[in-house]
Amino acid sequence: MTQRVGALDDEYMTSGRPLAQARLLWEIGPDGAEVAALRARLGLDSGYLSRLLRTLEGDGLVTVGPAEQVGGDARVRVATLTGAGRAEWAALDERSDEFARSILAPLSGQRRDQLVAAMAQVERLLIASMVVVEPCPPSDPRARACLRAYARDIARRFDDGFDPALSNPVHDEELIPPAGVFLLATLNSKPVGCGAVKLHPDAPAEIKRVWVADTVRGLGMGRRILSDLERYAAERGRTSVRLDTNRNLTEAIAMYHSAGYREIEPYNTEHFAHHWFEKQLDPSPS
Amino acid sequence: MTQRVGALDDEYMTSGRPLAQARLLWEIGPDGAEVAALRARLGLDSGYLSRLLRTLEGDGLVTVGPAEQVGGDARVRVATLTGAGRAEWAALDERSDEFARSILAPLSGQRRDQLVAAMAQVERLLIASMVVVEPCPPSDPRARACLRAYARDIARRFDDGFDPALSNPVHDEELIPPAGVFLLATLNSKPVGCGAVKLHPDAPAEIKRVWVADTVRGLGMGRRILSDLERYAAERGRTSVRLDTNRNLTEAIAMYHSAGYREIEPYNTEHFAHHWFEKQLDPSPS
DNA sequence: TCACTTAGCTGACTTTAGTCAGGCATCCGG
DNA sequence: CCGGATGCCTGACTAAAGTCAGCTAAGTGA
Repeated sequence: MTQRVGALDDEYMTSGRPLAQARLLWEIGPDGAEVAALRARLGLDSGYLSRLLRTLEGDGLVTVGPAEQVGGDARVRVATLTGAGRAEWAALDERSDEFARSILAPLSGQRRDQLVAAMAQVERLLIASMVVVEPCPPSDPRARACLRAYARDIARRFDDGFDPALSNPVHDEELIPPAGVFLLATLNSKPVGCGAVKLHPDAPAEIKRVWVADTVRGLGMGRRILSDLERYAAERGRTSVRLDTNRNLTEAIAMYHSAGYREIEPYNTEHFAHHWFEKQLDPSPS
Repeated sequence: MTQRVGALDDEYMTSGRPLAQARLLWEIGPDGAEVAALRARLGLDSGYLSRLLRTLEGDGLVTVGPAEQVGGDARVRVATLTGAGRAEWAALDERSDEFARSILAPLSGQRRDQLVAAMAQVERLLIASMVVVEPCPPSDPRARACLRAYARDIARRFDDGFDPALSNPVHDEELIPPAGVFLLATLNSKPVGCGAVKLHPDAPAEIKRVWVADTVRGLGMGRRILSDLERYAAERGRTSVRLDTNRNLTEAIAMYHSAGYREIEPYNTEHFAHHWFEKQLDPSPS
């Protein structure tokens, strides 16, 4: 059972140590962590965190020293567990396992599997609901990372790879309002998906570059990005959108169908496209 | 959406009121609650709870008075919400709904249903894991309540009802160690199931009165009670158990089959029985 | 009836969690 | 190389959460 069922929640699993200290110890983890990262993850006041670290240091569980990295910011400090700290960390880990076991123990094998599966499902869906989709300049490093990942993915899936030089180009300025928009999907501010739409003056809006990271695939992110792009176009008075796609992207094609797109004649000469789709947009209520 | 997704958890949904006060207010609820019950449910110190109640009383949200019940213990006191208290309780309720909505909002209809279903499943299985099965004298009022419910249930399901006078009797003393045992299943100390086994001196042990309340049906409770009864018999050196059942109890029959019982010739003259089962027990490791 | 328990209460206390202001060293853009 | 921002720190403070001992009134069992 690798699935962690209960998080480090209640005081009764923190071995007499105050909850805040235990959480901090847990977050530092065997690999150590930068003080700033801890502050962000736990949402603590700078002064308070400093004091907590001094306490753990006083108990001999933690050492706080300058970052190893040469040429790095000499102000940032890194908290690391000592031997005793590692031992206590392991004890917390054990306790949380034990708690999970105590919940699973009274259940039969079948129910146990059901519970683990249902909790995993809940976790995935909660993750999906934590993803934020918002406009972002295509020049942003996170956007660039998405576009690189997009190119890598389709190169792997297209029959003869993907050569950007043969494909119709998309310029950054076409994806910046008011010409269009680039949407970035982030989970805890890490990029996990993207999509863009170009607003042509006298042609339907055109959707490009819809991509979703493996880690959040199957959670409806593609559909969400797509509908956000459609909404963007509709709010700016466009009455239809279209897009082209490659025959090997079968899930994408299925998604376009189920999202109300219908196949149309080619409207461009994109080298890598085999299917062209169009969708009529409901006028925006605004 | 009637399903409550998030509990009253974080401070950020308690409207400026300290967490402990908000939780207490929530637990009192529109119907009021006895002080002792609140103490048990929230796990609070008697003095601390008293003080919290005085605070809420001072804010005009709660009144604490003697129990209404005539002839009851004049020491127990009951906390009730005032009009203002009810309003604040409703606000908490609204906040928790709002929180649930904020989680569900980014999900598509389909994912939303999946999430609600998965959380309901988790909740049911966690409830199942909170059920405690333990020996109990058959004269205990909770045991009596189970046995009455058992008789009521089978009377409804047997073709010609159920008349205890026509059935082979089971006497209390046969279900008290060392002659046998009565197991009671409780959820938050409320009875939700039972089962018994008689240890005959020179015949296989005999399982009787296995019953599970509607509220926890479908969660494997019957199987758990059954296997606890088998274990009891095995630990006392019995090598097989048998039981009889009515043809209308189809789920029970299916459960006996899947638990390793095989049908045998009648071993008694029980008026309401149509099937007789036996199972060989593995010798107890102890 | 008398010792004993129980339900709730009060006062005095401690620990935990967190805020706020300010300080020092370092870094960064002009 | 200067002014302002940033990362981490300390000291002083507060509110919330919880503990402990002891009290009174009501119930209980012999």
